Amino acid sequence: MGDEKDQDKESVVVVMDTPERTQIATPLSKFEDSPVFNYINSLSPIKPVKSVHFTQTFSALSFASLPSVFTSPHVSSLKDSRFLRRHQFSDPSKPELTSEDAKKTETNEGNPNVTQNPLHPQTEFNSNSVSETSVMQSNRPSNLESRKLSYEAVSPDTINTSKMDNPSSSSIVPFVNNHSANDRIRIESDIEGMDSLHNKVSGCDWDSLISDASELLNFDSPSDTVPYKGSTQTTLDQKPDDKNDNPSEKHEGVSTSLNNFEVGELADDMDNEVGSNLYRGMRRRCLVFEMMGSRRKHLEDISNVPDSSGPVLPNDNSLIPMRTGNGNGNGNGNGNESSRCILPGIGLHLNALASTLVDQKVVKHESSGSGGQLIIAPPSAAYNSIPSGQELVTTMADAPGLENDQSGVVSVTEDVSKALGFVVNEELSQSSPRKKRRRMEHAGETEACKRCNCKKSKCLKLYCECFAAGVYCVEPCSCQECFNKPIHEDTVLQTRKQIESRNPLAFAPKVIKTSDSMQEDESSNTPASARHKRGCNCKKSGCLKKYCECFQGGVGCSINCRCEGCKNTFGRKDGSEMDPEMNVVDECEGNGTDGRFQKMAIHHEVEPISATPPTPSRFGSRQSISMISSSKGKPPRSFLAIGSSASSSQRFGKLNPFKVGIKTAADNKQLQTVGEDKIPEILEENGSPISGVKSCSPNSKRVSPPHSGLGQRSSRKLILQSIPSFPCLTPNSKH
DNA sequence: GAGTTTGAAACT
DNA sequence: CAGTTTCAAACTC
Repeated sequence: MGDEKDQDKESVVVVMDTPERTQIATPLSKFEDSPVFNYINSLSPIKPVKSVHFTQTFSALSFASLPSVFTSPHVSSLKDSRFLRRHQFSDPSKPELTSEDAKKTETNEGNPNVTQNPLHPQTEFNSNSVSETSVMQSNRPSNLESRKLSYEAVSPDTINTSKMDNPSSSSIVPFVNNHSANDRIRIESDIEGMDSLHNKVSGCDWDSLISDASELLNFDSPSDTVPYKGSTQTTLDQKPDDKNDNPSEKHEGVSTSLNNFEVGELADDMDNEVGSNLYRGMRRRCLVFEMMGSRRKHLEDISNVPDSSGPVLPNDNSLIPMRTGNGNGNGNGNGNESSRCILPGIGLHLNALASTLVDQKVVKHESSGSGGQLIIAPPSAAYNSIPSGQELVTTMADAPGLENDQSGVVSVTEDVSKALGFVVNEELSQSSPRKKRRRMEHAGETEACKRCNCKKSKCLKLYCECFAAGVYCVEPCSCQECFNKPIHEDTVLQTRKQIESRNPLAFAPKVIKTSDSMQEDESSNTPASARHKRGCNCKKSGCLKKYCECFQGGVGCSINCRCEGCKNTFGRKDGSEMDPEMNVVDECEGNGTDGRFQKMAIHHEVEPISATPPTPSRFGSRQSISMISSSKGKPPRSFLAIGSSASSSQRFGKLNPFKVGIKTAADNKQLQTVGEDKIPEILEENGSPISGVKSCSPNSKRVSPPHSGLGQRSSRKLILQSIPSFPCLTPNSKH
């Protein structure tokens, strides 16, 4: 093992030397903590600032505290949490996993090299980081690098280069509790997602990205691909079945790669030799990740043929597709949605994350009832409370039910997470049946990706939800003369800077959960912990409609609010809080908006259920998610962009609790039962309306958060951090 | 889908 | 800081 690993490391090291490495490093945020990571960063002169393009969201660029690219400030903060979560996660996940899966997971843990989530570099990192931390530190660098590469590979460039098998997709699969059938499905979904991604990518500024990526791809893919295949063939135990039609060769490679990942891990444990091969494959796979997309295209055809059992697909989609796009197309609008979202977000950034998150949620539910459920809830919560995707990511990782894949995705999507949060929030926020339906129709678009309809702002003002959320506008957007696109990255960044200069918190999450509040909340259980940074100024809506940002964010009004006739069910400005649940019920009964809340409440209950096993129905998961984030549609925006970075730290704290809850709630049912308690906690942490609902104590809300208002509040120490994060973004813009 | 309402964002 | 305008989402029909 050691020898092979060492070799792998070396190879990885080489990669590191490549300028690309820097980019990769950023995604590694988790690793950042590790000395190795630092060392690598120091070594690499190159900073993949723009390379980050991957992420459509500028947040990633601008925010990336690290090398600009991936490094969303969140990531760094998340790192710790991730590790913790991962460790925790690993344990729970194993039990859930089948014997094979368990083996895989174990191997993964044991082998840092193996990147389970090639698709999502971050996730990979997360997984790796976890494994590494637990297992071997020495390997970290290599893993990281490989992961980075893989991540980059994901970029459109990789797609073009897609010569490699898509280990990434495969990797993703492994994480999830995979059955051969599932893997197939996943692959297919992935492929589809890739296609969509490609398309979207083409739309985006991918040219630059591609150039960068091509280098990376070339760089990584060649070595990786070859070894990988070999490993796959040898190792493919689980699912060689993936289809071996020639056309499917790629497909096979992908599926095999996926299998390999799992197998590889196992093999590592089992056999060093095999493991070594696998590792190589894994690393490369990661790199190949981009390739996945291209392959996926090819595979799509194939995959479609092989099958994709309906039910399974969702899971697959959830895993990766989400990000990339759709995963699958399974049809459901999900596929479309995801694709849409993904495409824009391909970059991985916010949009991608958002989509992925949503998908993940769904997937998780599908894949593992317990894990999925938990995960789902957290993300939504994260969105609500915190803009940063990190929380979501971390939560994802934490969720035991979630498999590495998901976690990986999450991690990757940290930036994306923001976007996801948006999406989720939107979905949730859409609570209004009509819009929800509409959006649902549009699909994941709205959910995964925010959509805007700007006509005069050019999507360069906060009027634009996409821009405000720190994400680039995507296909689904109906905006006119949109400048909020990767092509106009410079403009976007400049504009952001200007806006931030005016208002440093402009891109910060609108709804902030004070870490304090979290703690306080625990005792009080008040959703109040989360509040709108600025407060609302409603005069006619009574803070009972989404016009009210507080309401939209699912948080109660606070002292900061200047609203008139506040009737915010989540908490009135005067301090009298309605019982969130009660309010929800009332509203539901009375108002359409209430309907949202009803859904929310219902979803809470439902989500856990749906989460249970692998119900393919995303809607269930989405709804649940939406419920969580329902009110938060807008907040997510901030999350993605700035907030994510800034709030990440907060998210951490929150995440942890969430994780705990999730873990404890291993069973979806548990979640349900626990639901109120745990979920609320999560929500509270997240600031999700749900939490508010659950938590009755209005006082807590009013007390802790309100005054400071936003980031201003001291309680939101994390928030403050987040604020700085924004600046980071600006730097990126500089790049 | 068009039109209205609403309140945040932007501007003065 | 306050007032006004602009803007796009939310909402209604």
